[in-house]
Amino acid sequence: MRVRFAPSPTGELHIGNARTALFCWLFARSRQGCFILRIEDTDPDRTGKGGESAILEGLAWLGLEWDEGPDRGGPFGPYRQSERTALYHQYGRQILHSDRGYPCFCDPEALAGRRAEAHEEGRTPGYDRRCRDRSEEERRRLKASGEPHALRLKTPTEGEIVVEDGIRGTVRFRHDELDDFVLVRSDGRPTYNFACAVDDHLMRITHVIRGEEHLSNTPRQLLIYEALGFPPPLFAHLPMILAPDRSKLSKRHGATSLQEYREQGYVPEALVNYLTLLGWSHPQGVDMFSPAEAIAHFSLDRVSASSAVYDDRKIAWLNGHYLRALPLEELARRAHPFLLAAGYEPDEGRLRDLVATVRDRILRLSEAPDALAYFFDSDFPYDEEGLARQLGRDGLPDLLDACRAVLDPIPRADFDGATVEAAYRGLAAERQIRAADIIHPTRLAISGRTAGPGLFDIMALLGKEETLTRLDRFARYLRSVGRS
RNA sequence: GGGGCUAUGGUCUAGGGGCCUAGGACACCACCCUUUCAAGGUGGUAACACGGGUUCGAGUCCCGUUAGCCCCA
Repeated sequence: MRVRFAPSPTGELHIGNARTALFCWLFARSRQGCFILRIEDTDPDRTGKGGESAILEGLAWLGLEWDEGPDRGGPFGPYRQSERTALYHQYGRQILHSDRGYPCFCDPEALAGRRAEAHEEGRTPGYDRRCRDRSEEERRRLKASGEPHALRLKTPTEGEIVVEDGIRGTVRFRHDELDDFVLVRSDGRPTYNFACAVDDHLMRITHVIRGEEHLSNTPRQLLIYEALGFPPPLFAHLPMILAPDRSKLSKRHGATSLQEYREQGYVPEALVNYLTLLGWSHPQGVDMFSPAEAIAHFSLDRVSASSAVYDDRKIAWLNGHYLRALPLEELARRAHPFLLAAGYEPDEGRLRDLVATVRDRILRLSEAPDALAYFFDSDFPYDEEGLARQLGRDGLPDLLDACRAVLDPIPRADFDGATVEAAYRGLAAERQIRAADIIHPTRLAISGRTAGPGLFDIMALLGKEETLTRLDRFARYLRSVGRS
């Protein structure tokens, strides 16, 4: 069993393509099959700079290792279509010799004109087959005169072709809906359908699993298989992934490439899990699972046929879940580059402790720098609402002094969460006030915020000196604005 | 314009004739926990696009309509 993923090297791995790759991979692995990567780079418009490496890196990041591909070779290479031109020409000649196709000398521009005309008159805009019945002699003469020509397939004019789709069942297309489409362009480049059919056959692909946008191409490819005498593979067309407004997912909807998700701090575990859920469901209704678990249960008949809307909130939630499940060391390691990018340079041990305080509070790694900002930078503003609330309290500066006084005797080495908490609760009891009455102003004083990790954890992590400094600074600030 | 695919709460989905007073997850709301915010726990609001058939019985099968998407481009 051999399954292939055949992207164009556009310079990014689109989230929809990543999902296609994932399903191909899940299917192949679930059946002990081969997962093959082929680069469809015959169209210069769809070939971006560094396009191929973005694809390879994206797949590798997701953990979808392939068995054959452009970078690692394999028995049925080459794995880039641009390196297979001779093959397409060879099979083009076979089509010609077996009289299943013919050279077309029509000028592409004239053809476009005729197509537009047909469209305006409300006729089917297919090719009018005017080169189909030229005599052998005429063809020789035109070729001899150097007239450029494309290769077209002779499609039957009657009957129908049936696609047995692994997800949608039987789909029928009438032959007269298909025109004599081009296989090889006059400049020698194969069309998508032709290259695809030739390659899938030569690479011994048994299952073609791809996006639904290719369902309408399938009858054409089937016709090519027939003309060449190739046994066709099994087809399965995956549902599309749509934007929240049910339109095609595009840049204006936010992130569309895997790289962008990576930069936003999504972890591959979450992406793989989420993408698997987009169109497939676990037989037991489980919605959080490892790739191994998905492989164990994967099958095409649990793949939905209807398109799915991409939901940012659900993947964010899943990402948060995976973040929390990561061992602290690992989480710290993954958060590190995001902190560096923000200009923070924590050492390893400290980062571990810092990350521990925010891992329940972030959904993406990119949120870590902001969540931890006050640990790295003491120059922060006080949250406006929080400040307004504290400003309304009498005697706050003195109370902060009392806090300071109760912390001061604690030796620096003993300045841990439990000790600090005991001191604070002791103070609250002594003054007969709620602990919250000193906790809230202290939080504002040392972090500038009203929300965040447990206060005593923050204090311990900040250390005795910094905590006292910030407490003093806040008391001074309050007095400077006229509070006492 | 033609052809194709699809249609269960806001979103992802379970469901493949009676097990459905339609289940789960995200989101949302409430409560609990709690120094705050989260996380976690408990509970709740919310759906079979519409119209015809088939059948004793339809979310499930068939046809049509509508809508969305794809292909021809």
